[in-house]
Amino acid sequence: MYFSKLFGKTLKEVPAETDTLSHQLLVRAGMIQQVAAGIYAYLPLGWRVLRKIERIIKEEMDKAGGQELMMPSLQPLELWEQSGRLPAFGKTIFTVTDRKEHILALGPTHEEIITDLVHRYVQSYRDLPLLPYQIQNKFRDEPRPRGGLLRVREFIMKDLYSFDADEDGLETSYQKMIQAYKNIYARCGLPSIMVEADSGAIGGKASHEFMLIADTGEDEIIYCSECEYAANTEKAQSIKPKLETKTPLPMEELATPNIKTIEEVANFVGMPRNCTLKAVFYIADNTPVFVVIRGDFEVNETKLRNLLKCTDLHLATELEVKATGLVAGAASAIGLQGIRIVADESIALGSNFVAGANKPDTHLKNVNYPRDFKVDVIADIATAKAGDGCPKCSNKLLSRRGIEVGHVFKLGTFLSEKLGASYLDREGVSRPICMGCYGIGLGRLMAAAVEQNHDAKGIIWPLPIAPYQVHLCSLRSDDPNVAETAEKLYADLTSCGIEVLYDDRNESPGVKFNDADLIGIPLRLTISPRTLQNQSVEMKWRKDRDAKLLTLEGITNRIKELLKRHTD
RNA sequence: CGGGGUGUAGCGCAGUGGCUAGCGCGCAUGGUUUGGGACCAUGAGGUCGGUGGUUCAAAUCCACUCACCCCGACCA
Repeated sequence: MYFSKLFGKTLKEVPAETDTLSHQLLVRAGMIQQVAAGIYAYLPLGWRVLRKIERIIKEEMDKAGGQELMMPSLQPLELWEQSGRLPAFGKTIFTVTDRKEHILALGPTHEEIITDLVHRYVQSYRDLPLLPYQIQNKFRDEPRPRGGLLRVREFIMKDLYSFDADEDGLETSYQKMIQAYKNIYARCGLPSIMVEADSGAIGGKASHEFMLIADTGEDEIIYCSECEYAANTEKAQSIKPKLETKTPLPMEELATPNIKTIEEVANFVGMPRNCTLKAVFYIADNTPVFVVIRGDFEVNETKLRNLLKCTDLHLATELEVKATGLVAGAASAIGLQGIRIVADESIALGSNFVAGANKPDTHLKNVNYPRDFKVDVIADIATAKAGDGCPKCSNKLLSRRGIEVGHVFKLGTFLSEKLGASYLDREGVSRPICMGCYGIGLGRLMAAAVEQNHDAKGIIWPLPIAPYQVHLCSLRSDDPNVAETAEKLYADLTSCGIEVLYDDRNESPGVKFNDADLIGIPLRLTISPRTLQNQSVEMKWRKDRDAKLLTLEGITNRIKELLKRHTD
């Protein structure tokens, strides 16, 4: 490709309204362009990256037994009503109305459609297992699109669905997919880790996410310093530090004027936060819930939502708190009635706590569970944090940030039961098909790759997903000698099957090199009057600082070899 | 949806009631330059997000509205 003919331009300045690094770099490099909030166009350079990712994904899916097909984006809403997942997806489903005033959904995911398809074609255990997949645009009306390609409303997703006779079959398919996913990220040149995850609106039992490690990631990963345990904080469990048990003392009232937050309470009584009990009010599907947790922990809303089996969960607003008659800043479970009380198990890991007295400006000392108050449910609803104990081996947990670039779910049979996808087993008994689903967001993977691989000058693409393999620069392209040699090299490399972006513009060296650094093609070749003096080409890896000279003689084959070595 | 912010040329920005709206980058033409974002000259490019109002006069003041960005609840 001639740079001079490329659709897309590099930008010197950081576009306003881009806050995320990958977004800035992808826009500046002329790879993507925003069309509306969470809606993007891919320009030729960006699209090439995406197609490379796509190819790797397809190869791994096919290798794992996947079969590519294509389903429609327009989906009858009736199928969603049948599956019962409409409430869970709620407003994130885009809908369109046809001329007959019939409402259709723009597919946010395809479990409903594929299950409906499968039920028409699968009647016997002999038809299983099946691993159909597609790569297609998905539509989700996210509450807040953000971070460039990291969270958008229309995105390209690879979605594969597994259909097996039973749990064992599902386990086999699940493991196959996990291996395929590991292969995909490795082949893209992107180090990833797999973590335990919550299954959210998709539903189902077990689920794992694949994370690219990046400081800018919006997910927090909790992992063990010693064993293999790793989980998204949404899901992570931990052994909470237990405090020394003291003899329970009699409860005492304590005047605490204008002392409201846990921080203030702890400072006021001169004790650490873990000697206090924190009260948090939630509204779960329109019902108030009172949550108690030890002061040094945070409520994990995902765990709480799962425990309460509710779809909507939010912190109570000031108005909603007032309506319950609770005293904000001094509330506690002691003597509390008429509201559901949910506690984290941490309230039992300590004694003589300081808690609210349900009276303004008053707290209670020496509160002990279960002596002084009762709860309706006690469970693990705390956010695990670095420093806690590993649930598997009790060693110290650590944390780091990551970007979710893939998610796999064991769905089980709840969807196939709802949608009537069943088969006859060997004994002629009808059974629901056991399902799994497996997704990768291609655009997010591309953005995450940039978050993970860049420097102050621009992007540094891993070779397997770079838009081109070689960036060829000619300096003084008005010099016929330079132009001819560069043209010939471009033609030779291209005819060898090497992908070359040839910067044929007659620009100054600074302009060309800065553009090359910004775009981030892994290997840069430069031809100039200076290199031609000794019949050579300058070669520089994007990730390296220094360049070296190679003689022109037999250059094509040597570059080919070099690229091959770096791809394998 | 709650909180904060921004809309002026392709991009980044300036312009607090006054006459013809400006700067840098980019773009076009010509010339001089050329190993890390060169320079000179000339030039093209604007319904100042939209609607309504106040005023002799509005990019500027007021109201409404739309769009986009950021922080929180959701996800590939």
